[in-house]
Amino acid sequence: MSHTPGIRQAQKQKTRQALLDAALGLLEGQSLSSLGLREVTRAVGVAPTAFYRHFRSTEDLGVALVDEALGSLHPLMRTAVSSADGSDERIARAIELTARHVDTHPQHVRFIARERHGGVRPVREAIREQLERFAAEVRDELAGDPEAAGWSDDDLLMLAQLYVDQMLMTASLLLETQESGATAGERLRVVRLATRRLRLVTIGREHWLD
Amino acid sequence: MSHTPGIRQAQKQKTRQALLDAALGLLEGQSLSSLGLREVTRAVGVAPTAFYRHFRSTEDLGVALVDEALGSLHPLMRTAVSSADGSDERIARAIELTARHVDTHPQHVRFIARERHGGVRPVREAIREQLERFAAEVRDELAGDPEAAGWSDDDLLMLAQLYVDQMLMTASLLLETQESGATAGERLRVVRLATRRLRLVTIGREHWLD
DNA sequence: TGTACATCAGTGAACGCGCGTTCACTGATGTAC
DNA sequence: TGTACATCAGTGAACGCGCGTTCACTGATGTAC
Repeated sequence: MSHTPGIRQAQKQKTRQALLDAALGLLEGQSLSSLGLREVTRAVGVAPTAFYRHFRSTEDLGVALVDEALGSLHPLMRTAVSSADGSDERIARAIELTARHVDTHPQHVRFIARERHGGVRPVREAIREQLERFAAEVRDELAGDPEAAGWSDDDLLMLAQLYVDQMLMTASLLLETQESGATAGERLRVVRLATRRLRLVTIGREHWLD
Repeated sequence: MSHTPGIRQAQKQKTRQALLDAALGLLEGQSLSSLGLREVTRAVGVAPTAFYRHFRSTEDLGVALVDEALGSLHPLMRTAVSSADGSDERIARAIELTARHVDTHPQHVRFIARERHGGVRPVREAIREQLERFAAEVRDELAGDPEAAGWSDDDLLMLAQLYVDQMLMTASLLLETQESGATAGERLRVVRLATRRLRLVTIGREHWLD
């Protein structure tokens, strides 16, 4: 082969991933704009200078985290939106999927919610770009639905963005709920609220062309 | 009088306000969790130690900024929501009011959008508390409307939160638009999108009890 | 009104500390023959 | 297969710097009489 995928490359990837994981953990309690390079390497157990073999700065690492975090969100978007378009049961299913994602990837959800409007421009822009791609995909999915007959492309995109935003907001609310040690009752309240929000959007959708 | 409001108090307030203003300016390009005490005092032109006469930490200053920023948002909420409940013209008026607020208080909008999910817990919680108060007020306002007949209190609160969130999201989008030097066309696109989002919510509202 | 004392917002020197970045290095892995 | 050389991920010492916090202080403002 021309470039080896050998032991060296594998070890390098492993260290890189360890840096990403450590950073994600440290970002539970602070923003990316205050994350220090030495904090991250200390958490991994490598010398500070090793950081530069993988990233040029913590900003750079943040952009890599966007890809990782939104990569895990991508399949959720696709499956949840195809569930969310109709009846109450389908809405409930979409929210259940979201809740499960929050349970399995809490750090990803927090990172995206926090840095979407955070203090590091390249990261904000990477998140915006990817969420736009998501919304465009959701629009295309919605366009295949019989309910979409008569809708303009712009209106479908608007609806898609509304779904994506609602999903993120719900995920973020569920995250706060679970990590502030809320009771099952409070959690149920958040779920029921999100359900009714989606229901209202769905009703608006059904009468959009009236 | 028992406690003097004299020259000393006035000067102290002036310095305190200068610290808040300087911090708000510095927060255009970073998050509160990375804001340094010395940065702020340097920007004001006082000794670092003077900071402690007013705040115990930058976190503490952040909480004070929440009151200031949401204080300026409060009247907007009240006037915009009473505009947003009905026809297309009223929706347009609400968005115009929001756009004007973004023009007059861009730093407040950015601060709230950024720190709502930011890395400093006491600040996040202060924002959440105040937004909940806002939503409760909006609900009470909505409850007086004839359209609210037959709505449960919970459903009205859900709608109120949706309006508050939409308003914040629109404000944040408009802010990004204007500071990334977007063209008038791009700005118009954001306004038209926000309009249609609110319209869809309104349509959902009209058919909620069907 | 004048005087003597109390308060307290802001000062400036000093501290120990962790930061990001540089540099020449080491030694395991990869390559050429 | 064996050998000689190249690559390069990770090291560790060193740097200058700005940070948050402490402390005793100053001098204008406030208070009591």
